Amino acid sequence: MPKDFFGGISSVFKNKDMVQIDYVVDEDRIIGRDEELESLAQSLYPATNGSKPSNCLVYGKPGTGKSLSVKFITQKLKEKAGENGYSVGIAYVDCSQSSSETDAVIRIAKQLNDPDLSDVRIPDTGLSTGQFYQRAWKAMDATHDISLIILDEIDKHHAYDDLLMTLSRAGEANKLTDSSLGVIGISNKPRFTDKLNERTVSSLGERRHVFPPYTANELKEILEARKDAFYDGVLEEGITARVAALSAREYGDARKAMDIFRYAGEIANENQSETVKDEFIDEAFERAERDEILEIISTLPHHSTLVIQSVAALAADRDTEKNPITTTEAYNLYQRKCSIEEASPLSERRVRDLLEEAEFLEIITRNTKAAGKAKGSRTIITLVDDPEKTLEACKLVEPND
DNA sequence: AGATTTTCAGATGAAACGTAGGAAATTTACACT
DNA sequence: TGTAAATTTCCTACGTTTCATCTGAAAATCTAG
Repeated sequence: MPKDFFGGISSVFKNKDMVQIDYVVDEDRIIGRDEELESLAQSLYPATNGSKPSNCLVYGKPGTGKSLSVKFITQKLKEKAGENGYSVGIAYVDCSQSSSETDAVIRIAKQLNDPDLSDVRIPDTGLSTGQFYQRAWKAMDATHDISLIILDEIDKHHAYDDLLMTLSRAGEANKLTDSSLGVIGISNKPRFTDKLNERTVSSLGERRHVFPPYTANELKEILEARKDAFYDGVLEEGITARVAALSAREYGDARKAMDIFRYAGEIANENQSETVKDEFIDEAFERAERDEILEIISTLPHHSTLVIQSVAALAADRDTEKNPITTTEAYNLYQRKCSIEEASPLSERRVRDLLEEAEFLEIITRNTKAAGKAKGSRTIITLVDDPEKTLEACKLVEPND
């Protein structure tokens, strides 16, 4: 009789996809964001009649449903406009994933372009930024009546100023002839606009939408709505409440709540437990924290992770208060790591740039100071997150390590 | 006692030098005509 | 031919601690009456 490999494996999950953050539970219901959805709808409303919608800026801490709400409302808008005979194109760009202005424009253009309608080709590279903009305008004009551009995590973009400036002025400057354009910027940082120049702010920040953190009750409701991911009865009493309370304590982050929820289930499976027990939650919480770092690091090029790994390794086995990490040290360790994997290391200058970028992404903090007579000046580096967790996250990105 | 010298702490100033970070050059990778 | 982005090469200016010098006042010593 053949062995049944899968028979002995049990799972508490009935449908694990439901506890992924981007799973849409109920198309017509986003918990606790009614006001925000309404105010967004108001800003975008003109688009349903083929007019130009207001540009929007959406603020809120991570995991407060910004992206979900914006995606949801723009989708509804598209349907509604469609009923009225207007074509709405939606481009969604996660700015933390695209490094340059050109890259962002390319992504936008590709999403809004329909080669059959516009006769425009959008190559991956090889054109000047200006030419890409030209093609983007042309594609929008030809393909849609209204183009909506969603710029998620806009504050994480290096060239957001130029990007926003150009996009927000596209309408004014007659770049678009047959269509109009709405920009929706999503940011984690309320003070983000401080860094923009005034004209951009005034043309972009027509409407501001602030998403407050979820309350513990709302989080609980969100989790309850996804209980069907698990089999009946595997969730022990009060699990959702505990997870919700734990996440509400820090910023009311629904994404994190969901991650904890899912990990609790995974840990139950690993322990071959029939039910999701209260005691799994703490470890699930740890894993969720690690995930936050992992998510940032996973988008980085290989050498960046090596550099961060070096910093984390140094931070892990010493008292950084008394003995701070310097760039030179980190670079030396990085070089050694390179020689182990027989890769040619980047120049020190370049590594300094990578560290600068890591600072921008809030993985590390840097502080330059002169070390004294005959000792020159140096930058001391501190990890934002726990070294062990950072290290763990780095290792997950580089499985061959 | 009053004048002069010594002492010493604290103020002031310059020196020392590795490296941070700007600028330019080079490389890489692709598109267009 | 063109451009953007990544990386390297080159180079200067920065900053802070340390070392040395300066300052001023108190303590110590000297001196003439």
